[in-house]
Amino acid sequence: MEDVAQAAGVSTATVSRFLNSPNRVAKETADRVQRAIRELGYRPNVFAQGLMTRKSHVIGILLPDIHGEFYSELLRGAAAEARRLGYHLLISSESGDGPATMLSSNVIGFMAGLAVMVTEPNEELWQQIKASGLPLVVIDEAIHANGLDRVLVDNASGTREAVNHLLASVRPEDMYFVGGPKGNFDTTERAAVFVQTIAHAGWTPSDEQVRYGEYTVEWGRKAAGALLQRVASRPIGVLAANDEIAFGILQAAQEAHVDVPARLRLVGFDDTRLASLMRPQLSTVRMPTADLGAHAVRVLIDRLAQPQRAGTLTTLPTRLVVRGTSGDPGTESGS
Amino acid sequence: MEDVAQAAGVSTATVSRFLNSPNRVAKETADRVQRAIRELGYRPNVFAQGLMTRKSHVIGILLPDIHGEFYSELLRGAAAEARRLGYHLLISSESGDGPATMLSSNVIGFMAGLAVMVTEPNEELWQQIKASGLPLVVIDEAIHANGLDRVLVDNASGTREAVNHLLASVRPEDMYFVGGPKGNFDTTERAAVFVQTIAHAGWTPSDEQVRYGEYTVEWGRKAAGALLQRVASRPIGVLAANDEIAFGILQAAQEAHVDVPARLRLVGFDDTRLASLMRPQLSTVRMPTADLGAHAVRVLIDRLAQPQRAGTLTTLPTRLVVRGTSGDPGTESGS
DNA sequence: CGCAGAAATGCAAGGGCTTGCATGCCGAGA
DNA sequence: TCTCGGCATGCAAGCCCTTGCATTTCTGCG
Repeated sequence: MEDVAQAAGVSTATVSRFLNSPNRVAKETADRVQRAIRELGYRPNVFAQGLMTRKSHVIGILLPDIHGEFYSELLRGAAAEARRLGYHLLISSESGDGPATMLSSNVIGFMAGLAVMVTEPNEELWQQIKASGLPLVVIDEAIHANGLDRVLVDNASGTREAVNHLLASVRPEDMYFVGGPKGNFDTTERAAVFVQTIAHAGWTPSDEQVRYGEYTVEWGRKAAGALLQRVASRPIGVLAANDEIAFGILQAAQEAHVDVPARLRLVGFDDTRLASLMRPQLSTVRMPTADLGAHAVRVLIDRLAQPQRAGTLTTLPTRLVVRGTSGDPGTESGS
Repeated sequence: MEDVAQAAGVSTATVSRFLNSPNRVAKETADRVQRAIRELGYRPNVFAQGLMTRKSHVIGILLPDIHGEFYSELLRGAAAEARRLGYHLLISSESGDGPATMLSSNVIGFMAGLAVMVTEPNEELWQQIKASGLPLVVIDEAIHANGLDRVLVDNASGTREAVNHLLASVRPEDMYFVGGPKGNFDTTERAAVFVQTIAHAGWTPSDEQVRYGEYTVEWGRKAAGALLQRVASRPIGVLAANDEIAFGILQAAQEAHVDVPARLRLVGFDDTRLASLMRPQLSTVRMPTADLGAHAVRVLIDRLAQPQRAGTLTTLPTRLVVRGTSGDPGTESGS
């Protein structure tokens, strides 16, 4: 920097000002500095900058996992938005590390803030996160504290839409929900709305009608075993808590020669690529996955500038995408 | 830090030494410092540290995209390995940014090194990368320079294996290769070995037998259109340049009621999750995707410690995984 | 032509840490 | 008892910037 200053015939202060508030330096001087910088290939030292300003353009993102359609899409949305706003992402996932290697390491010192998503409620991890003292935004989970910014997905709207859609051709007593892990935030919300919507249609779902497992194809196949036995003269309706599960159910049904959608009407959740890859294509509730990541980042960055606004709650809409597995709307013959 | 020093009754120099070379401080003193640190919740300031040492435990990873099975798996492998070695990953993708926002931004100042993968040969980007002056490792691409560390996948072994496997039940003149983008490194390598292996079997493939397109399901479907017309009394063999393409081909075949594997024998590439999801399950060449990421990170970190060793070339093996689409080995009836 | 106020720039003090060198202490060998 | 090497520790410089304050230069107006 000193060299640049010298080359431009100014002091380092002016160079610094040129970099940080160009309007505070005379145009003519600015040009000289500009040129000197270019010619010398000068790059300010981020460490020194950070040391002075206590700021950085790096934000951390902590996810349960990096892998899989959902997280990678989330990450993509987050990365794109961060980049757009001049920030960069430092990633960390729960799995593979002990819960939070990132948090206990010094890198958190680089971060201006942290976007967090953890699937399982994990008090210890959560304590660590809070202890970091970093500005936080929480993605799609139950945690709830004063002044905490959160970004959620409106599970209710999509679930309700899906259930009602199914109810158009399936009796309430023939409806099933195949969930992910019991206790998981999304599964819990979706199950609740499922039950509530069925109840609204005049039927109280039995425990049989709401099942919990995992977010996997395997669980879908397994759950399908029980379900397929219920298929009789009347078609059954199944809402899966994600597309993976739905895919497992579809495969199992096809292997058992149970026609989908004629005898089993299926709706998934998330609208991952898998949904349009399978045949028939999966009706599913679209999650604004990339938006979720993007929003989280946006809120976080906004919070860095405006700490006093903390406590925001953003809810992103979901909506049903009707495709082949829930019955061609034109062919539906009522219940 | 000063507070810690005071609390422990030592100088800041001792605290620093305790942190960086614990063996240079008396055990008894160490304990006091340790306690003081814990009680005060002291965390060294990374900026100040970086300013002094010119080091950081952050490495950048630049990928063509974050999305999709392949990249997210690569990223996962890289992140896990980085974490294991006490490093953290700063991500950036070509798509969504202008080519290299990351490179032109100051964050590169945080990074100790950079792992790079770019699909399309892109001279301008590559210049920028080199200009960063960062230690580099190149993942799976053609770029080739003196003293550059590279991590590659041994396309040849897997391709050869796959082609020979298909040749066991398909005549060389009935073999087809459906590639990704012409010019893409992997596609080029695989196509070359495909041609070579067929040639070795005594037949020179026509241009018809080697086609280029994209790494997408859609391209697979489209390519299948032409292919399916070739299916006659004898089965044809198809090697797709990735599983996506293979999936498209399989779907198109099924829709056209061309039995797979009886009349079309199909092998994909990458062994993504998609491969075992489809029915019949896809025979495919397994890529050590996560390993690729992990290795890149390992080499890079090794290089930080041992710059003089630069110029390494690591080749990770691929191998054929035989599943349903290439004919049940037990059922194969020769050509 | 002189002066006040604004604009442009320079000066220098840190920001929190690491590390070469100096100091003080100890035990061991003479 | 004296000297000397080695260990543990302290001192203070310096890493490269930013920024409040001081200084200089310029502008416009009386």
